[in-house]
Amino acid sequence: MSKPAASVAPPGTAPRSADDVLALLRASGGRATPSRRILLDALFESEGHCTAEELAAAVQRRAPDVHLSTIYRNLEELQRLGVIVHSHLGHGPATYHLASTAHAHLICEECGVTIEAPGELLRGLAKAAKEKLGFVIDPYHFAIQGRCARCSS
Amino acid sequence: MSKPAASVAPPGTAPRSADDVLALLRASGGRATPSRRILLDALFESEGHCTAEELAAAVQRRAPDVHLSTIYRNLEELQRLGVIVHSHLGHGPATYHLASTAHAHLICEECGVTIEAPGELLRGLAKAAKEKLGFVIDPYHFAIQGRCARCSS
DNA sequence: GTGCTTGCAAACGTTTTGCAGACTC
DNA sequence: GAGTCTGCAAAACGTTTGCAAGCAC
Repeated sequence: MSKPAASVAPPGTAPRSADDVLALLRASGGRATPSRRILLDALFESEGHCTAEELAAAVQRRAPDVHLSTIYRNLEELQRLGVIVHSHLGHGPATYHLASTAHAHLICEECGVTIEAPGELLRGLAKAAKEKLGFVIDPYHFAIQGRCARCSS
Repeated sequence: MSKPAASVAPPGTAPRSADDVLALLRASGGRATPSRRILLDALFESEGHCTAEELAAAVQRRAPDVHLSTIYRNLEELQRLGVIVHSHLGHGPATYHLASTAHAHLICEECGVTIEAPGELLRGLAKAAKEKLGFVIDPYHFAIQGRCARCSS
């Protein structure tokens, strides 16, 4: 089971740049290292949906010696701080993105296309689960599977 | 991407016993072997939610030499025939059960409890996804994550 | 100088695969 | 006898961990 984040950025405090996050990191007793700065740059520049491997490749373009395990360790630390989240879009590797851009996904099991779910789509489900079962759904962590319009016809 | 099943049992034709499935298997050019019969017995006797490892243990109680890789190969074949499905309840191994008993799951990310989702809970989401996006959701393959009543309070 | 962070190598757990022999039909 | 299925060993995959050296503060 995932441990609750040690500290989650309160709403309205979302860091807007790599420097913001490095400051946050230092404030929590961590160090601002080159590999962290470059990873953060990659995250802020990306469109989201990056796998650890893709982020490693992006970082290694600028600093070839940064090891994949360092990427994983830093991604974990950034999650602990609430700066980023990861999602499972199906089989295969997890994808990481800034927490501020989190959104639900629909994945076609046939062609693999990823559709960003409009917020309203999940709202009804979230409400019903909360009222009937007291269950608070987290629609971001795992994608919703199915068949897209093209594949289901 | 998962290949479409070569042949899915049409509604109303769901096999009711290991023998039914072995007949189906033979009809599609396969063989009725001891390891397959025992695996099917285990599936029909189980409550569902069995991992490959658990099924292997159940089979090996009766036939100690059946290898885990044989279990995986047979589970794959049974999925191709539409007899069973697998679900991902979160991190960790997939679980397998008869297709006829498929149902959606809610998983608590904190305590790990598994709740079987009432059918009506998903119906609204399925309808909205179909109408707005043409997307046919498959709520069985991946569980819906969140926090149960106890952990979210 | 304290102690957090890194590179490396090796392990992890789940699942898949290549192969030669054994079995079903 | 043709062709499917099996056990075994080994690999694949994404991810985590132990360790000693290196760096930020």
